[in-house]
Amino acid sequence: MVREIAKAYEPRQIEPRWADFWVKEALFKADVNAPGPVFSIVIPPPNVTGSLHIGHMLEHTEIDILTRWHRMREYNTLYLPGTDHAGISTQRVVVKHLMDRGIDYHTLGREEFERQVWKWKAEAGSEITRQMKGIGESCDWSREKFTLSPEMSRVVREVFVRLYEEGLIYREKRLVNWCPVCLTVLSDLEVVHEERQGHLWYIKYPVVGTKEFLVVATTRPETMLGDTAVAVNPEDERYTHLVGKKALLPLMNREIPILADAMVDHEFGTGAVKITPAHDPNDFEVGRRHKLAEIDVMTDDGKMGAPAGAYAEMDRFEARKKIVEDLRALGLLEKITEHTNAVGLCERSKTIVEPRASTQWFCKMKPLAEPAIAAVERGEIQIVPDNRREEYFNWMRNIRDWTLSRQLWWGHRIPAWYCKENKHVTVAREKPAKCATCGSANLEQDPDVLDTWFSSGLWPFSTLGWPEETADFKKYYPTSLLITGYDILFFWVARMIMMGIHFTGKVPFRAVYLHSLVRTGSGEKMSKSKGTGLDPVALNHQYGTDAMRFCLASMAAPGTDIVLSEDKLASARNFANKIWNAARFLFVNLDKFEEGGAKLEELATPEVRAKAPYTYRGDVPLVDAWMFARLAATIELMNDALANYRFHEAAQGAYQFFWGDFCDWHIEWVKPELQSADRERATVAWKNLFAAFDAALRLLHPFMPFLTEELWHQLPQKAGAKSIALGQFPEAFEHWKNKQAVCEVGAIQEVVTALRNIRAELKLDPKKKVAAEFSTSDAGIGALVQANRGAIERFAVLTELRIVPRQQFDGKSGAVRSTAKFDVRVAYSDTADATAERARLKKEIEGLEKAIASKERQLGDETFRSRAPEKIIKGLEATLAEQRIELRKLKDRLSQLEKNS
RNA sequence: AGGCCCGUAGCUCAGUUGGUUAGAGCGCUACCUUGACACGGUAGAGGUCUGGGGUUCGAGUCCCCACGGGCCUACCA
Repeated sequence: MVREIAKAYEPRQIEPRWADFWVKEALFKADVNAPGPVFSIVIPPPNVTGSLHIGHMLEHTEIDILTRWHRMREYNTLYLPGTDHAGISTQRVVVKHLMDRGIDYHTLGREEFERQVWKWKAEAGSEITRQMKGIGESCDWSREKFTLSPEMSRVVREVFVRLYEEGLIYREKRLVNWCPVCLTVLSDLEVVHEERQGHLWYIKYPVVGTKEFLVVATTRPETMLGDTAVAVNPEDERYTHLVGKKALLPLMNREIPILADAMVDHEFGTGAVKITPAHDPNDFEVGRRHKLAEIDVMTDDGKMGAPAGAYAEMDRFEARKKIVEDLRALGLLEKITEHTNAVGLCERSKTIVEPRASTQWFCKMKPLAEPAIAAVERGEIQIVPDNRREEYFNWMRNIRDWTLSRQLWWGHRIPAWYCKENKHVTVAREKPAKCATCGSANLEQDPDVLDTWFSSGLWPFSTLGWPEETADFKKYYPTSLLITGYDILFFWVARMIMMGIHFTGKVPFRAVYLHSLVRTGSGEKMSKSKGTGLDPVALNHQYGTDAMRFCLASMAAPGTDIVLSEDKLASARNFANKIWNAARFLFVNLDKFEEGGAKLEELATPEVRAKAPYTYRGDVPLVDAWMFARLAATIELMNDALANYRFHEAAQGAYQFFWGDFCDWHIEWVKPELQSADRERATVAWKNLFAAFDAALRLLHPFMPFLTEELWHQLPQKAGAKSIALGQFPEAFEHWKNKQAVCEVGAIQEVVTALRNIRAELKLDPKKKVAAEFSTSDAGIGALVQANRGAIERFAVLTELRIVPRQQFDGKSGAVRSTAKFDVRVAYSDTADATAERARLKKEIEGLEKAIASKERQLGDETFRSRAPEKIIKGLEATLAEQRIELRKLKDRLSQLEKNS
């Protein structure tokens, strides 16, 4: 049978086929009744309106690698997918979309707007999940969830009501962060701080009944319109005589008290502070202590409001300029100094956030945080890399209450109703018939929705059916692992831990792996909005999804950000191509072999492969034994690396094995065997080769699912076996391990490399066969080389490798390479470049002499001998002995060359 | 202000408890279109680990200081 296999790997030909196949066959549907230990993982739900960016690509690659790896090791595996309703971003997207069509969303009204968003979701909201399928994520799509589905909403209401009943959720007027563009309050975490060069304006407040002025310094002069006091430190003697008097607030001509409060720092500014309780967190506290009025001088959209008097309707920054001008005109501006301070920006709109006093819903965090801290302290949740633990503790120990409400239409509406008569609050799971306090039937639901992260915080258990004790919940909760970016450690991870423990009594996951961020060449975080992102979908198309996955994995060292470039992708694609061509080699040559009557079904069925390695005349051929030993070592390395989230190590191990061992040495070595006239010899070679290849495919599958699936289907498989993904991850069998074979092949590789090195030095035509001599004082190596002479002759392109006794080894002519254990020589009559050879020898001698000297010094040191472990000393001594032999040979050689010239 | 991380070959990065001449990929040099693969093969050059001090028999690895870069947390008006 002649197999068709393309000359180069063409991912576009095969990826869509397998992506469809995996979904259609529902291959990754979890079964609660399946045996085996459980591995469950929930996806960090991406924004439903979003599309796959490079950060997702990394995150999802890591999740899928671990998922597939566990599944292949026969865990009962669940990878639960889903999306997030992403309140603010989604609302912004749809608002803009409507605006593009000339529609102001306000005019639609709340219900119609929500309908529009659901419509938008139905049209555009499956983009990301479609892309996830395209990159081969092995999710259980039958369990896909959406944070705003009726099912999830029920859980959100349940949690809200319980927290309210426990007194952990409350509604209060407090100082909050207001975004004048998004028109909503934000939590502290949604405010990003940026150092900016600003000013300190020193303003003179006349003291009533005196000719004195009290000078205050401020960074935001426009807030003075809302001042209701001036404060000084009670211990500040400069001002004690003024405490109790009144100041006349300039521009407003309002008399405000001068009071003493310990919060004031006499070092800063003038030591006197204007107090604006409605616009500054500190001032708010002072205001509460002294029962001051809270005057909000702004409007929701960042303009000055009616209480700002003459400045009403001005933009807040225009008002600032105008106020400064007016103060200067009145002679009340003492001075202006440069001042850098960290301004708070809205994470999404990047506008300056306005601190305002406002009535909102809050969640008390301290009682929730304590058990969450303890769980991590006790190691019930492992945080990887562990230096993030400190960040977690630090934040959790200083946690502040969480502003839950958002002035949006898209999200989980707060389940609180107010009676119109008395404004009593009724919090309930479903719309109540009457006010819980006064019985009024005239109820209105709170218009606000909950912070999106509130529903995300419930994700690990809400998706598994909580509060019901469903089969899924019982089987898959707590989940095994969470993989997400460290940038949302507080936003999301910490909150899930708190909510999970509080409501289920168990941690939501056993471990958190915080992956790196992907950066651009210039070190910035890749961002679509800045146009600095690489588009993974386009790159997958160009290089292949397997290449992308492998590339990201091979760079994903814990705790290190990734700088991705097309160079690296190309290198990963080359690897995919290498695998493809190794397969091509197998099948093309098998066609020839089959002409002699053999069949793939006799050489490579699963049953045949399972019994490898095969022997020839009683022994496993050396290179085959070596191959399986290398396989076993690689499997152990990969298992260990993946168990510790060291994706890069696992990927590099697979790379080194497949390319460096399997292709460069094993395939090359057995080429003649495969077509040997000795059918038995050939059959053994083929069987071992296929068994190793099959194991290699399974080893690579978690990283490169498409390519390996495609090639796996070309090998005979068990009846009914649908996918390599459901096959077994290779096992490092004890009988595969073989130290001796590893040593022996290593020695032969050294001999071959030495001979090739000579050839390159002599600039011999790669096809020109030459004669060579080999000599050793080690009988073991002598026998080994003798037994594998054919292979060496082929690898080094020799007419003949003569093995000669040491006394007869001609070190005087031709080109020589020596190690401590052996010498090789290529007879070569033309004048070699003796100058270059001498330079090379000198350099090597120099290096060796340095190494020898440092070892002699160490070994001669009595303190070293008494304190260093025996193993180290023995090792040093052995190496030293070898290096001395090598040095002597090099020196002999050099002096001969010098004599000849 | 507090905390964390990084500085290793031209580039991007590995280097697990301190231990024998510090590794990889890309790039570079030379030779080679050989029947799996030029998205390839073979051989090779290239770093003393930012600088300084210390601990130790021994430091890229631990400690201190400096310089350079990045990140997080924080209500100094």
